[in-house]
Amino acid sequence: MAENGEPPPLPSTSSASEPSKSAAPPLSSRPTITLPPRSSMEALFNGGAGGSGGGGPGLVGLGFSPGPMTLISSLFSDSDDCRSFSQLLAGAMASPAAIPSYHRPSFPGMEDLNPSGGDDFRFKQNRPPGLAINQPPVFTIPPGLSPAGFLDSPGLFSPGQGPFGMTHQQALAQVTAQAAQVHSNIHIQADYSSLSAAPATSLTQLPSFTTNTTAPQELPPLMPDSGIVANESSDISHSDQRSQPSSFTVDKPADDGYNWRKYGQKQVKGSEFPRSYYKCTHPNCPVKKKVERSLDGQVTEIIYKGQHNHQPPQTNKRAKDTGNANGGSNIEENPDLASRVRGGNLNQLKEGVASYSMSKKDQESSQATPERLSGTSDSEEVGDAETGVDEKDKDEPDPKRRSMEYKVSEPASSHRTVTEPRIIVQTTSEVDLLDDGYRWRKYGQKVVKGNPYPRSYYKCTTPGCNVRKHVERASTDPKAVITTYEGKHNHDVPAAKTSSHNASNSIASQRKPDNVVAEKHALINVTDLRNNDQQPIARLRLKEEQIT
DNA sequence: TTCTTTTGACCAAGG
DNA sequence: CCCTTGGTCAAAAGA
Repeated sequence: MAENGEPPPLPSTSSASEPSKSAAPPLSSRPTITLPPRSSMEALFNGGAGGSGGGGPGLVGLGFSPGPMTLISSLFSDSDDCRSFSQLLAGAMASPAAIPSYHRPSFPGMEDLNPSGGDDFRFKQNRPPGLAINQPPVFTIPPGLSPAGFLDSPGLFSPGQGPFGMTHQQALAQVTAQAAQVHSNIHIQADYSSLSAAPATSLTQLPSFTTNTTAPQELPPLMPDSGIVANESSDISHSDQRSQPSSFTVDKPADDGYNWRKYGQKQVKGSEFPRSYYKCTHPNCPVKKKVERSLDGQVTEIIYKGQHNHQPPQTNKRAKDTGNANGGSNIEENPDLASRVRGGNLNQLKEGVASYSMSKKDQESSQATPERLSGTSDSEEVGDAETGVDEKDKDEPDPKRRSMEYKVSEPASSHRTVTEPRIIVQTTSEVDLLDDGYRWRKYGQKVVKGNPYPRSYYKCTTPGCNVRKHVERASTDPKAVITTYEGKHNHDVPAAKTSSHNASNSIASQRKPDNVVAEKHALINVTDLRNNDQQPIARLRLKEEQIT
């Protein structure tokens, strides 16, 4: 097992990396949205700009509530700035501040994100109760887009720097950051900051999106890995969306901008799905990733391990490859992203080791019951806590491997549904950050190596509800806060404390898991508070759900 | 011809 | 020490 050290056998550039090229598997129940490599993302962000999606089906794709799309579209639509999603991301990444780092409690990874801008912010999160209500606008990344993809995305990891060291969290953070930037670019920021109320534009269309307040909108998850292509919906119109799903294959694990060679596959116990092992084909690059996919080819989980010691190949080929055909790639493929991402703080993640995995299981469910992205009113403390409590362990999956790998939200044993990992990016204001409509009790806090800021652990105060959430600030940017939710609320959102709540509540209600199915999902919220304005930057959300 | 994928076997760690 | 499981190797096959 020379994992780390192994010199990558094949320096192949070909993008083939992504594993299964299987033709588009029939998406069973779950609508998959494929992302046309870049376009898709663009579409997302461009929103209507594109018109019917140039090539891609709308992200929203099947099953997704239009909301997200609209949201996004609204967000980005106006500004040309919003290019491709990837670009957006890249942009975000680029901005130093933007990158929030997220660590799992135990996760060693991120070290340094310097708190560049964070000073002011540190946990401003305390959002005013009233504000809390508002849910931050959310972009959800369609199922097709796996967080992993983001993570992987070359951009995300800076080559030289420690690229890979990023944890998925980081990746997510970056993504979110970018999104946030996009936002800002779009001018949305202005709106937000000044208008706490939602930006009118977005609001109308996107309730959720509306500035902080509205419920988060979810975009169809894009799964890079899965190869799913996000449908581009230039317009948010659904028409596009539905179009492609079927055709896209989820085959590719994830096009993250790097080239991978499959070196093994194994049936994993406890999982009905086979696990594939990939190595980065770049010489001497120790990075590996494990991809689990469902029978239908959808990626259920991706685990990255190690750090790339090189820059992601930014070959055009990727684009080619991924193109609609596989759809694969997505964000990752964009060189832009990669490069930009790199620029991002990611570098700082020295950790290299960190790996992250995402599961998509939840996608469907998530769609159906997206959890509340909004933060809870109470918990806001996030920022404060700084003591170090280690309770995280609870959450940690497998201690043994932890050092090497990081999984987000993966419940160890639970079965995985085939759902794809989904990432939701929400832009939120600081205020929103913590308020998700539920009530939380802080039960722990810990300082993570490399991160000057402690992370805090919260439990849902509702009796019988085991949902927990972890809140941490990116070391790099204090303003950036990442919230990870684990578990599924088995109850409704408590009565809103504030009027503003409505939005969130409504959302929550919508999302709320009807069933109390055991679910474990991780929600990552990244908020970039850099701006004094407190503009919401973005919130990423990973969610895994287990469907029994 | 080159590179990737497939797949059975091997190895190590843990119980 | 044996069994199980996860991870990797490497030959064969395929593109």
